[in-house]
Amino acid sequence: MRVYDYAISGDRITVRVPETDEDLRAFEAWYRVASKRGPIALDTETTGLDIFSAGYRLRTVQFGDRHTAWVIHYERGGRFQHAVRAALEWIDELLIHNAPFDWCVVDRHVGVPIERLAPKTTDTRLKAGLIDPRQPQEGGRGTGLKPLSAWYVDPKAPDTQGDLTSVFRSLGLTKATGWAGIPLDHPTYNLYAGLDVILTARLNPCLDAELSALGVRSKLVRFEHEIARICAVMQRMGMILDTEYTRALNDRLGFEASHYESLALRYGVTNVNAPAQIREALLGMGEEWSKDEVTANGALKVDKAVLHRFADLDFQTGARLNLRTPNPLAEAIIKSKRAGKWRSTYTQTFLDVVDADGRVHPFINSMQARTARMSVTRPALQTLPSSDQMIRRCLLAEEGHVMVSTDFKAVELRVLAALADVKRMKEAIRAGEDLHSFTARLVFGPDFTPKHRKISKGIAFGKVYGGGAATIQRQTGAPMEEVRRALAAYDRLYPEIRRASARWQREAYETGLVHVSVTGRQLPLDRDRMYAVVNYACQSAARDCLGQSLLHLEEAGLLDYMRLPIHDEVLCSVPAKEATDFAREIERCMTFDLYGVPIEAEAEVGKRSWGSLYGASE
DNA sequence: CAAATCACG
DNA sequence: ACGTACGTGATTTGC
Repeated sequence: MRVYDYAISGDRITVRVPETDEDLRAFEAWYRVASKRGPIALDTETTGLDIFSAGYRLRTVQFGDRHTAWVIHYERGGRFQHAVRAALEWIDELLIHNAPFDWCVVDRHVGVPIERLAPKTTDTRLKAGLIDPRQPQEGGRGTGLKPLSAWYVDPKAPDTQGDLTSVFRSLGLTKATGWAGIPLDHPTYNLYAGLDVILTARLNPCLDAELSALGVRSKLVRFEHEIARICAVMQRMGMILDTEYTRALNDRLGFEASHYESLALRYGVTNVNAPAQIREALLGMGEEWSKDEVTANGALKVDKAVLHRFADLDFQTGARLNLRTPNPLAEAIIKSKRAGKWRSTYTQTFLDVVDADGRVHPFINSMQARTARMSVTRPALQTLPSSDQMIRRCLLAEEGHVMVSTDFKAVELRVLAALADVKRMKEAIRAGEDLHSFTARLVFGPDFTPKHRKISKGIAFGKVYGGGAATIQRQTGAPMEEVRRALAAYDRLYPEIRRASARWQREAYETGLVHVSVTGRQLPLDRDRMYAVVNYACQSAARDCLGQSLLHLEEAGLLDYMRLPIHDEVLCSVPAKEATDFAREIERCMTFDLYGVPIEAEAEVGKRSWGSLYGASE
């Protein structure tokens, strides 16, 4: 047995790396005793992030408590794998930092399913996120094991991931090849693998102490663990990629990008992604910029909006405006950039991450944003273009299934009505009125126009997001005077919104600039953006409505059909023959009462591809 | 690593 | 006193 000694917070700790049968028996003897004293921390080291791709390897599985870590070389096979399985069966309380990753790894490569692991798991990353959801860039401590350990456990705790990348370099490996290429026996690799579980074990009681000091309800902690498990199951399931269509589209986009690149080259632009070059070329052609078309650093903007103006094209539809002579360079850059971007960000990524069975398995981070909103990465399926079906067409429902997309109806506004107890808004929602038309009628009278409805909608968004008259004017294009008048009328109509904003801000000053949400979530505010509290309260409560719906959907036996959460929407793949019945059932699971305000959802039944729900379908 | 850009809710 | 658009991920350039 290899043994490494180290010190954490002045305590002597030991990392053990079993080599023989006898060593493995010692491991078994250890966890049988240690697991009676408390939870056992678990971690894995693998060849990378492509859990579901061919050639992916699980290298080590680590177990540990506050003083001892065991690094089991799973990659060696045979008795090592057997030892890991036996330990996972025996131990009844696991601590994992970022459990969904290790759940998926263990499910796929050890064969112990998420359903068995999740009920006995506590995720220290989730707990940390409930204490402070901010990323380090936002003034938070972050939710990585390194920053949390440095804060709670030992300021001198090593950066086990970061330090290893310099070890990789010394071995002639890179960040990308290091995890797969480092020899299994490398001392630093084993020591750091062991330290991770010891740090996790030491972190947990500190997080518990802080959660209880803050009064975060244990019910909320359990709620998040349930949501994380459901999202992990969705990740494991993944979605079918139409590889044939995706390859053809990938080629077509590549061809299109280079075609328009060569057009741009005629005007001296050698790189369509270099703003400085485009700026110079367009200036040389005599184009002029308005005052507000500058970047934060004062440079002339060459973004999509400016290029569309030069090209005499509508920003939204891309249609000819006939307002001026189209600038051919602007048009070539628009087309080349779009094709290149859609290729690299979407189709190429799909082809890069697809597994051997033709499925993509996006990482669903169930509690990512500072409002606890979810995020989806590798690939970022929450941000696929929705203007037409081109990209979403790459993803398919199961064989014999169709896609069903079910959206909440104006959920953030309804949540605002519920949280701020906005009387007239609640009445209108309960009466089944279209909220924006309702507002327009009361503000502009019974003869209100679609333009008036648009202003009302802009103000509703402005209220939730914290924007002012200038922003609403920019977004709606309505005359400033009309916007001001509507804003004043809006405040008279729904006075509770301003009052709630003031109250929440005042309360936050008393609790150290933290807004405690309706579900008991800690939402830290920025001192110079206190007005954002309205948005944080609404966005996070709306996210919790989505989370609650995911639990309802699972209770209704629909988890196998669920594919992706998208903020106010759940995408499902359901049998084509019973699609409308499934749609009704999904709607039912996403419908409930929030303080007297109905939260409602509307399902749309598509065809086999996700794209069928967008733009013109074939 | 910051800035710019563009995709989404 | 007044007014402030909110939250993400990914790619690329250029220092």
